[in-house]
Amino acid sequence: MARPKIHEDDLLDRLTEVFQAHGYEGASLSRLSKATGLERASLYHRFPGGKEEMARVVLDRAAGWLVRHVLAPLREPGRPEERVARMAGLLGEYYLQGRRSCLLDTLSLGGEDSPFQSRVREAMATWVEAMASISSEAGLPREEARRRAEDALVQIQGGLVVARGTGSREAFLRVLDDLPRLLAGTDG
Amino acid sequence: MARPKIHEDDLLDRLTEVFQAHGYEGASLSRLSKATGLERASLYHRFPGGKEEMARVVLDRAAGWLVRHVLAPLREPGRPEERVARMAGLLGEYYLQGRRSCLLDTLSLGGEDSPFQSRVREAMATWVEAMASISSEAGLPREEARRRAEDALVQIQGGLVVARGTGSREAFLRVLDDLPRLLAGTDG
DNA sequence: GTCTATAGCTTGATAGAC
DNA sequence: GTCTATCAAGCTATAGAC
Repeated sequence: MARPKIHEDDLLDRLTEVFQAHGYEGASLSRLSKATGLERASLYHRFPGGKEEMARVVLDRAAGWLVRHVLAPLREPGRPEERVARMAGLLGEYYLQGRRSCLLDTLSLGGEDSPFQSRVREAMATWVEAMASISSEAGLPREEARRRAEDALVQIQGGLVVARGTGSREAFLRVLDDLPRLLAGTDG
Repeated sequence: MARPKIHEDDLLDRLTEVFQAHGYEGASLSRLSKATGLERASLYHRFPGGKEEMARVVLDRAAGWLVRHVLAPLREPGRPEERVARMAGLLGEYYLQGRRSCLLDTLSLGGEDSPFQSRVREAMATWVEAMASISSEAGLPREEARRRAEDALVQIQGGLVVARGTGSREAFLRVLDDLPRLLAGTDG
């Protein structure tokens, strides 16, 4: 732990990118090694649990990011609409305006047998609840707030899939722009 | 070609399911063999190009389905809203109400180097154009019709991702129910 | 903490019997 | 047209030097 923290963070960033781009099965140790500059054995030294542990750590880290940047705005000052806009801006940065995929998408392949299913489920639930809270605080009835939060997650995820599939990030950016209205607006 | 056509169709159905559930890299020949009941070598007899050809055929077949069930309603009788509802119903069946993932999602991992990138892009473009046409026919200005069609694709794909991730298909079904209003409504 | 070397298994793919 | 047997290459993972 005498190592500079930036080192560890950089490493996790690189690993994250590979899992985002290729999913779990596509993230071979060769790719992970190449992306990090560390040999396979060095990766095993840091992650004795191997590839599965890497994905777990990377996913938990992303979930932590989510809590810090999506849940946090709840306790910050400002109108709900402004806070949602801030969240949208941070999401845009995180996903590089749609150039990166979401781990909750790429690590959820394989269905029931996936070792990450429960983690993905929890992360999505947390995300939805946080957005539902903002929406509720904005004055919307509980049920509608929750519905809108689910729709928001649907649109974010769909925007990323469409961006990856078409190469055009336009629709994803429109989703982000529209988030304040969707979650906190009274006309939508 | 003396074989009953049902055989070939069944085979392609099974292959499709594996690619939907596991993506390209996760669809190992073991899984494809197990799912079809054919040994590896038999699969190679039918698909000399191997796994990549299997995915290509499966993807082209899905694109064909799309043309027949999404483009076709354009030329059928009925109000645009009704025809969109019919498309939504067919999509619900195709994706088993959200229990199945979309090939355009699962085969688009890997980014630029993916051998299916152009196919996925074309399929998504076709899909959007078809929906934009219905929307335009419903009386919406060209630009808005196209925007709504893109949003529709975003919501369909997002609904499937969220269904896979959360295990709850509620949000996806809501997307389908809402499609007629989104594409042909004057209030959304 | 990183490396080289290697083990053992699974992968995608082929040859040839039936 | 399907199979068994087999191949080389890639995979995940480990051992041990430095």
